[in-house]
Amino acid sequence: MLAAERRDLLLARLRSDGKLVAKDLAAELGLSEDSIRRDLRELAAAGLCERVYGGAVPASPALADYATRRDVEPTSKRGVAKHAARLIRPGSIAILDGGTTTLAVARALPRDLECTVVTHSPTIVSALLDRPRVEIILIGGRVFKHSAVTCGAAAVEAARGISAEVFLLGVTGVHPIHGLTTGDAEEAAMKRALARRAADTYALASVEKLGAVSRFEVLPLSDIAGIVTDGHDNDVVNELSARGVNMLGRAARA
Amino acid sequence: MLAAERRDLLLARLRSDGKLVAKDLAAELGLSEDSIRRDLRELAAAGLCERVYGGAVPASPALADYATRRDVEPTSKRGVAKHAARLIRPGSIAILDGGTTTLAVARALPRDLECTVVTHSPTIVSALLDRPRVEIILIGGRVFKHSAVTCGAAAVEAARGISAEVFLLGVTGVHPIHGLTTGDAEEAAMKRALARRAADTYALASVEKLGAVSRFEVLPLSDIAGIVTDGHDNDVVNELSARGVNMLGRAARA
DNA sequence: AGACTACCTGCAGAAACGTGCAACATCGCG
DNA sequence: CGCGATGTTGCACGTTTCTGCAGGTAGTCT
Repeated sequence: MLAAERRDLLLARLRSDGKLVAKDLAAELGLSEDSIRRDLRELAAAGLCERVYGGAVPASPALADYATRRDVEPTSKRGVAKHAARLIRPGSIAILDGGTTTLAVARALPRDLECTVVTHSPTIVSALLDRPRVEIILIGGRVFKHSAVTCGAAAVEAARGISAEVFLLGVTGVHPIHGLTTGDAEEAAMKRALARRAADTYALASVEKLGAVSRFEVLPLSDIAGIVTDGHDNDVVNELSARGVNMLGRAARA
Repeated sequence: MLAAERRDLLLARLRSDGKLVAKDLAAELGLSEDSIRRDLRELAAAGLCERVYGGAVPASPALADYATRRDVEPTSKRGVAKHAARLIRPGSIAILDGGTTTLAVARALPRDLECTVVTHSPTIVSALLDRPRVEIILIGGRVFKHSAVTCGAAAVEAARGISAEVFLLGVTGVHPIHGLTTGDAEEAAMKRALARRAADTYALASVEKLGAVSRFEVLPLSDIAGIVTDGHDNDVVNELSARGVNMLGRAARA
């Protein structure tokens, strides 16, 4: 295998998987991790990928539309994910929305947690495959490519049979006045359908979402049980608190 | 061999393989690596290829990308996938089973193919996300972790609404007497349910599956439209043919 | 806080590279 | 036919690049 060929392979893998683990690739290609890391360092220097601890994620939006957003802020999202994961109690049934933040939640679940996860995101399913005690229910339907989740009439219909304790909702905007918003009407409807199937809905908001407003409203703030965020000393957090919204995560300590 | 003739050969090799190793070509043509390198230097100067350490790659990145991906798949599966991909006609609706072989088929689909793919495999969905003109329908249900597909009552129920031209079926065993078999009863039932929803079912059998028998029968050979395989000069292939099974792929030439 | 993993740096062997040179064939011109 | 010019090929040499390993550092998980 040529070195240049290997670089292409790494980039192709980044495109298709949205991430890359140096150790795995080294084993797969039969060479040392050092070489893989060297390649990743160079690709990153050329702006073709972004290095993260353990491997790399795509960098160029043109190359990886969905996959890029998937790990945009690995570290900042981890805090939200860690707190949100605690909302899923052992033995309970939880609905996980699609998106980068909920994906981080799936990864943050304890390895031996026993529970049932319902999701409309194939990506979430992949992340949970190695959890032996997690039962996974996938909601089928037409796949909405932009964010790699199912939506549409069939998906809403399939969701009707579900009853869950919590729904962890991902949005692109959290605003004191405009509420919870996202960029696509179809997705917003799907999120609402899922929220109706859970006793408590918690919105996940990594720091860049706070104060942002997208085009389509998902739910008003009064309809959710709380917001998990890692923002702190933040005007938006304070205002949400003042309006009686239950703030969880790092913000709870502020 | 004329020098110009050799250059053409090098370019042809670059086109077909997506790469070229100077050392190999020198051995193959029976001349020194220096000559090959000299040729490559000139071709690169003319913009006809790109030099890399160890050899060269085509000037057009698209070709190299395709070749790289091709290398990742084991060769035996590649042949099967290539032939099977042709069974999905533009504009048609196809059901893709889960498994590594059907995953290879998804990757082998032309980038601009317009069609609808129905699948119960989240992995297949991921592989098809970058095909802009492929509509993806995901069948939901309980996720069977071992092979990362949905099955169970809900999945069978969801499959009922589907009608497709072809179903590309992955199995672990293809045997002249025992028919098509797989290792899990639940999966076998799901595969049967999918087969009922398609006009024609084709089984995909990379060479190691030929003659193998697993524990649970999926379908008898009489229920399928054909078997796509790359086996050839093979007792099992000959016997299947003798029994009237339509053999496609490399075996068709035998 | 401790164990663990991933990371970077420097180093050494191996492989590939480019350059200069000599040997050989081919061709054009007298 | 003779002779030089031109071009191609292989070899030798020094240089660059790649790769894996060792050692020390930093980041992560429990």
